Amino acid sequence: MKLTSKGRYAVMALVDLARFDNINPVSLRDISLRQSISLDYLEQIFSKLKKNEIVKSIRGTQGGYVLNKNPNDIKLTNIFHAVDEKVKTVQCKKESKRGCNGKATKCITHNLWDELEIHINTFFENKSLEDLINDNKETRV
Amino acid sequence: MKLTSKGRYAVMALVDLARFDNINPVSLRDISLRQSISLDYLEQIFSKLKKNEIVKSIRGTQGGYVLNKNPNDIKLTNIFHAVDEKVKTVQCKKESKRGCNGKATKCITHNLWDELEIHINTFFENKSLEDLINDNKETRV
DNA sequence: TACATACCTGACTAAAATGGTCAAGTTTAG
DNA sequence: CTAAACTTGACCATTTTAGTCAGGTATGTA
Ligand code: FES
Ligand code: FES
Repeated sequence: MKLTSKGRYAVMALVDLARFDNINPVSLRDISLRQSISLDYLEQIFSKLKKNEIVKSIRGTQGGYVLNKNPNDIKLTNIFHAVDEKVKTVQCKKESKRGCNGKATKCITHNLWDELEIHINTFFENKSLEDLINDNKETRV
Repeated sequence: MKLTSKGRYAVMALVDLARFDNINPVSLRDISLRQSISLDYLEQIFSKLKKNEIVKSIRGTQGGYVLNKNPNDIKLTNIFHAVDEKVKTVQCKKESKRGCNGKATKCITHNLWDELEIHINTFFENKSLEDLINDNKETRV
C-alpha cells in the first residue's frame, strides 16, 4: 500500500501555492524550484486540479495559478480525487453482487477491506488544506 | 493507494485456514480451491507466513498448515509484515534527517504522510484474525 | 509590435512493481 | 512405493508509475 507521487506532489504543490498565494498568482516554475518537482509533471497535475476547479489559471507573463476556493473547503479527498489518486482496497466491483473471486457472493474478507477503505477515506475527508497550512506554520514559526 | 493481492490473499487464506483448522491441517490445495487463489502463489505466501511463525507446516500426505498462535494474537499487522505488504506513505527515509526532495529538512507534507501512516497502521494493529473469523460467522450464521 | 513568460496538450517511454507461472525437488502417511 | 503436500528458486508477461519531450497558445510589458 503506497501513496503515488502524483497524489503526494499535488498536495505538496497546493500547500506551497497556498502559502505564497497572497495577491499574485504563483507560477509552476516557482513551485517546481521550491519543492523540487519536475515542471512538466506539475503541469499535468495542475491541469487536473484546474479541471476539478480547485485552482484557477492566469495566463501570460506574471501569470500562474491561484486557489479557486477557500483553503478550508479544499479537503484532501478533493485533491486526491482530482488527480486520480484513489484508495482501492477491495478487489471486486462495489456495485456488483459478485465477489472478487468470480463467485456469486462477496469473498470472506470483503467487509474487512471495505472497513479499511472507509477508515482511510475518513482521514482524507477530515483534512483540509487550511489544516496543512497551519501545521506548517507551527513547525516553521 | 491500493492493497496488493499478496496482502489480500494472505489474509483471505488465513481466515479460511482458521475456519477449517479444527484437528487436521489444511492443505493449500483446499484453500486454493475454496478461495480461488493460484496454488503456486499461495505457496510463496505461506512460505513467508511460516518464516514469521504465523503458521506451522506438516509435510507428507494429509499434511498441510496449522496456525502457530492463538487467532487473537495474530494481528493484521503481523500478517502484512510477514508478506511484505507495507504501508508506505512518506517518500523519504524515516531515520534520515533529510527530506524526500534531497534537501536538509523534511518536506512540507512529511508530517501529514506520517500521520496518515499511523492512522492506517492503527487499523491493522487493532484487527486480529479472531475478529475476522467472528465477523465472518455472523454474516454466514 | 516583439518577445519573454507561463500556461496548455498530447504523445511517448524507461524503469519498477505486480501477479503470477514453471520446474524440480523433499518429506511422509498409508 | 507412491501419491499428496510442502519447499525452493528462477523466471516472466503485463501493468503502473513517474516522469520526459515536443510542440503549441495566451498575454503582460517594453
Ligand atoms: S474484495 Fe469484494 S468480494 Fe473480495
Ligand atoms: S515525505 Fe518525508 S520529507 Fe517528504
